[in-house]
Formats: sequence, C-alpha cells, structure tokens
Amino acid sequence: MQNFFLCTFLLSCAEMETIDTSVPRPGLRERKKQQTRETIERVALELFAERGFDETTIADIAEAADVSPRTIFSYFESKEDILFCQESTQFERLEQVLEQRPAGTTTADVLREFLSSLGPHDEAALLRKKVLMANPALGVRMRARFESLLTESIAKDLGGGADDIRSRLIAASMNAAFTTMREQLEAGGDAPNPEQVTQTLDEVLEFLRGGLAALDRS
Amino acid sequence: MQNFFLCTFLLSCAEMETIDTSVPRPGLRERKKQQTRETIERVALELFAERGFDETTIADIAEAADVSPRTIFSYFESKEDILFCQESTQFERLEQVLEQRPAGTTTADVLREFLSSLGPHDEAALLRKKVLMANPALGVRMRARFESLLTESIAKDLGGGADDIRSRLIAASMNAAFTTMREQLEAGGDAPNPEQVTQTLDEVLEFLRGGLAALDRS
DNA sequence: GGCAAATCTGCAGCACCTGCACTTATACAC
DNA sequence: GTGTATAAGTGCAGGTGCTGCAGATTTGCC
Repeated sequence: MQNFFLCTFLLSCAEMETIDTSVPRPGLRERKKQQTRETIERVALELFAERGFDETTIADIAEAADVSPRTIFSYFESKEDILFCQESTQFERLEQVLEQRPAGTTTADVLREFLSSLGPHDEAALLRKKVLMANPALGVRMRARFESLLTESIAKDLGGGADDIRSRLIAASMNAAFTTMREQLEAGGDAPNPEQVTQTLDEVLEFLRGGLAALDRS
Repeated sequence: MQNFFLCTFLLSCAEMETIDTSVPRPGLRERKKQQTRETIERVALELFAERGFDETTIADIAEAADVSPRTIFSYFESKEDILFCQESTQFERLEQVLEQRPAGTTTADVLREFLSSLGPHDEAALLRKKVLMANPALGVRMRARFESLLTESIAKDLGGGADDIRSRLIAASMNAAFTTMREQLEAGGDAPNPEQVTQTLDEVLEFLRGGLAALDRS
C-alpha cells in the first residue's frame, strides 16, 4: 500500500542540501526563517514518531517548536505537508535528474542510478519510516504523489502525453516495484540492502522490456 | 490519476441490487433506514455535481436530505464515504467474482468478462464522473482502493502473498489500463465504447504476457 | 397499550485550516 | 544611528469535518 521505502531512502541525502555554499550569506531574516522551518519539521517528526501522526496536534507541534500555531501554516500547507515536504523536495530532485538525463538513457536507467547513488538511512529517515509504518493511510497518499510524478516524467521521455498507455504501464510497474522493495526490505532491518534493491529493480526492468517488446510485436 | 471510468462503469449495475427479492419484507424500520441512506447518497451526489465536493458542506447535505447533520455520520464514515460507498460495493462484488472464478481462469479473464457484462452508464454514474473530474484528488484515493483490491486478488490467483512482485506488477498494470481507458473514453462521450475498452484491455494483457514471459526466462 | 430496542437529534467540543488585523523583527537608505 | 518599508510572527474569530453523549422519537413485539 505504501511507498515509504523510497521516501525514506530518498531522504538520506536531504541533509546535504541544507548547506548552500554558492550563496555568500542569506541574511539574518532568511536564516531565521530557514531555522524556524527546520525546527518545526524536526520536532513534528519526533512527535509523530513518538505518539503517532493523528495523536499529534498542531498545538503540540507549535508548543514544542516554540512558535504560534498560526505560524506553522505559513510554512506548511497542512499538517501532512510537514511530513511530506522533504519527500516532495526529493521528488523534484529526481524529476530534475530525469529531465536532464543524457540522450539515449532511459528513465529506468536514471532511476537505478539515482537509487544506487544514495547513501544509508539517516536519523530523520528512520523516524519517518516509523511514522508511516504506524499509519498506512499516509503511505497511500505519498505513493499517489510519487506515481503522478513518475507518470508525467515517463510520458515526457516517450514523447507522448500522460495518457499514453505505455507511460502509465511503466510508471505503474515502477511504483509497484518500489512498494515491493520496501516491503521486502522492511523485515530485513533499518538500512536497505543495496543488493536486494538492485535485484528487484532488475526484475522489474526485465518485466518492462518483455512487456514493451510484446506491445511492439502486436 | 483517477480511475473513475471503472467506477462509473461499475455503477451501471448498482441499481439492480437495491431490489432484493429473496427476503419477503425487511420491515418498516429497515426500509426507512435504507430510504434515508439512499436519499443522503442521492442529494449529496447532486450537490457535489452541482457545486463541487469541497464546496458542499455536511450541513448542506443534511438540509437537502431533511435529516440532522449528526445522522449523516451514523450512515457514512466520512463525507468522502458518501461518494465512495457505491464503488466500494462494486469492488466487493468484483472481489467476489474473482474469488469464485472457475479453476483455470485468470484474473485478467474475469476482469475482461466483468467489464464486458456491464451495461451503459446510468444517471448517478454520470454525476459521479462529473464530481471526480472536477476534483482529481478524489480520483487518486479511489484508485488506490482499487489497486489494493486487485493486488490481493491477483496474489491469491498466483498462490503467493500480496508482496509477490508479480502480483503487484499485474495489479499495477491493470490499474494503469483502467485509468488509461477512462481518459481515452472521456473525450468520446458519456457512455464507454466497448470496442475501445476491449482493445485497450487486450493491449495490457499483451504487455503482461510479454513481461511475465521475460521474468520466467531470467 | 406498554415495554424494549433501534434510530434520530441537538449540543458541546476537538482538531484542522483560513482570513485578517496587529505587533515585532529585519533590511535598507540616509 | 535613525527612520521607514517590508517581511515574519501572532492572536482572534470563524468555518468545516467529525465524535461522544444524553435525551427524544420511532419502531418492533407481546
């Protein structure tokens, strides 16, 4: 039902992005803003992991983050968004990688490379995994986000619209693969096993190749 | 993103179920209960179609159905459930058909038969389609429900668990197919074109055969 | 008719989320 | 440094979904 394997996986390189060396100094206002945002994210995640998503109120987060409840909604669209924003960032990054891929490279290649290049889980990723495991409905919504992204991106690759049946089939298969990978690895421990990831991904790619070839023949 | 082609399609035979000839008479209390439920469903659907899902409040529905707002929640778990309950019923029916299918028949065969046996859209189905078209998020959630059902059923067919990658790939591909069918047929008019449905479904089956064969070879 | 059970209802209340006006903090020009 | 414009933070009122609870109403049955 969920896809938080990928999501927690993606999170592993999120930390690197917070330090931006290209800009000299963002200014106090901007720094404080960023700090506030990160504080909210951090304490919210801790509370979610500790007592559950539904059991944590906006008031709780506000108090723990030492801000007004109203302030939270100027940073995040919704309570759910506090949990999903980092995944969204990573989805955008993946989208960027997909768009900028060299000619001749398939979306599948990029995905494989993207997954392989990521490091092990960090603290936040583990907490997030815990939250999502305790609340399946959250995972469903996250997975829907991911599939939309995949479908659009793959449709671009193929040069057709998002309603192209091939795009959908590929995106759906990919998404199924990620879900499967997550569940396979869930029992195995905290950190994903790269070997298993590669194997499952290869299976899916094999499946896709065979299926697409069959479509071409007909 | 959505799957309401199937959903509206499935609805077409919903009406038949409301008349139950096996039981002599359900009693006044039970009849009134059923009547209230149907009234709520009907007026809610009309309001959703007229002014949108988010723009319709529980109070609006309660007033139109001539019941207390509190009563609505004794019939439906949530506002969304008012819209989804009929689809859920049809999902259960499909599940039943899948479970009781003759040995040697594949899930794909059953699905194809199931889709082909349904009649044209009824009034409620058209309204529902309108509601879902105006609110993509609703369709995403509905689609997630359907995929879960498909995955479980197909997993049973294959004799493995729901975490079997083949089950997921097949279910995901099927779901992608339905989504595509809906979008293809959307522009074509109100009633689905059986010919196009068959064609798209056949394409997907071809895709699946090719993909699964490739998996077997490896 | 009278009792038991189911149903309906109103009310209070929690939680998410929003708009708006107001205060406070930062940035920038002088 | 001072003053002003801009942005961030806050408090408040309110809308909406949803729930628990207790009492009124309706139905089933003897």
